Amino acid sequence: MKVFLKAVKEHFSNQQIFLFFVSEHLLTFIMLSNRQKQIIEESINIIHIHGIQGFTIKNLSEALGLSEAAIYRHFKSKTEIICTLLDSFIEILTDFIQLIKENEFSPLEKIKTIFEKLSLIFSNKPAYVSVIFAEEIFKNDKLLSVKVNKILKKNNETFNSIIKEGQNNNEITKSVSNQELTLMTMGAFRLMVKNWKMNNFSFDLKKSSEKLYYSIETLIKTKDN
Amino acid sequence: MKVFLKAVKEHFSNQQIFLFFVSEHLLTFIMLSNRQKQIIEESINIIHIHGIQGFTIKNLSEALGLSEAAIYRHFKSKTEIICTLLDSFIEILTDFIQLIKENEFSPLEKIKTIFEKLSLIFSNKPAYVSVIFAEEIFKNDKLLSVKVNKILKKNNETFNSIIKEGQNNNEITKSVSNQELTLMTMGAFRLMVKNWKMNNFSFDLKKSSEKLYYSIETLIKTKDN
DNA sequence: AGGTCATTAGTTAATACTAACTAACTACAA
DNA sequence: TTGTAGTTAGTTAGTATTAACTAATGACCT
Repeated sequence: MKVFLKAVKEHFSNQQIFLFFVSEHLLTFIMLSNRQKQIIEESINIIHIHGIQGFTIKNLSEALGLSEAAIYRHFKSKTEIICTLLDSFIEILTDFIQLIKENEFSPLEKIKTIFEKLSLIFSNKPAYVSVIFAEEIFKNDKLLSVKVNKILKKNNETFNSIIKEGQNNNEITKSVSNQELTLMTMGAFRLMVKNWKMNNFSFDLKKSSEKLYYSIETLIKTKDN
Repeated sequence: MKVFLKAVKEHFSNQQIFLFFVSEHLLTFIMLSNRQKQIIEESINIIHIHGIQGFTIKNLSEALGLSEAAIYRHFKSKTEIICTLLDSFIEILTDFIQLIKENEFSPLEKIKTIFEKLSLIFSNKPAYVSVIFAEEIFKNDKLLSVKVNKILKKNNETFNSIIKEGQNNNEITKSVSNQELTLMTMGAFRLMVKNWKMNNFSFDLKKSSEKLYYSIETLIKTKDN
């Protein structure tokens, strides 16, 4: 995967690479059979619609038009399904962050890009929101909750380092420490997405996201004298 | 309750009234028997520690040192327990918000007060965080998810109106619209609490909360010329 | 004696998962 | 080209366990 991505980067622009992540099938790169991908996608859908309590092997198999036993041909347990699901998110996120960090944008441009791309992904697949933004739902299993916390922590660190970079090169205000700026930037984005979900995805997330970015920029960008 | 609160307000300062809410037993005012209160408190604890998946009648009764059947003497169903739990939160929150709105503080002072009081409540009873901040967890039941969304919406509206008030009287910047300021203020607070939880409540929430408030103030307070 | 609060011992339905089996395909030697 | 062996992906019909919930009963206090 890492090697492949490197090869991809040599032939395409950053903009084009982003399209890989945003494309209809987010799980393209993971080493899974078609049936496994289908099971994962359907699992995300079920969690999205019915919550974890509604995520049962019976519901899953019915949604796929298979018998319950058939699921176990492709995953050895329910936990393995959730694990795979989370791992694929972690992997995609890791590469996404890597791409953002490495490119030549300024820190504010990076934040803008993150807002743009994430709101695009969520607009295309609202079901992902339910899984990524619900840190509580896999609390049952220690292994799973660790994985979910990892996602949150990773995002935190990414914003933190981007903002620190911005403060160092005088693009972002130093009147407030980077930890608090991270809370405000990331927290605002998360709450916006949560509100969007609560309103049944009825408003245009991409537009709201853009508006939010410019508001944040207004407040945290260093003023020219 | 409303009448009672009004009577209380005539005899005590705002500061003292807050202590009612912050006191050990948040559920004091709700019309519940002692056993019922105990069941609700224990339910919150279980959800806090084991998640909703671990919130079963068996676990609950064991934690209380009762038989499973005994629970049904006090609540007619599991759903009724959760309903009561959420209703008590909604009631407390409603009165809390009312108190904030009515007092003579300036908008920024109001926000500061909310940060202070909420971080105090959560510090005393971290279990409450898991319930209030986990909008996903009761998704199973339509009635319950409506209740939880109501809490989020109410908080949203409160911040919105406080910030609008601040913009009208020139205490808060108008360079950014109040909806975005709400996202940043409330979103930052929520994310801080979530991080606190993720770090096993190990840092001092009250201190972090104070620091966050002053950071927000720095960014959104109208500059004197 | 009656009300309150608990118990024990169940029920029913749902859960994750398994055993035993099979149709359809694939690889490849005769 | 065809017979054979093995694989893949599915089936039906179960298992043990656990969930929420209930009926019948007992103990204690006033």
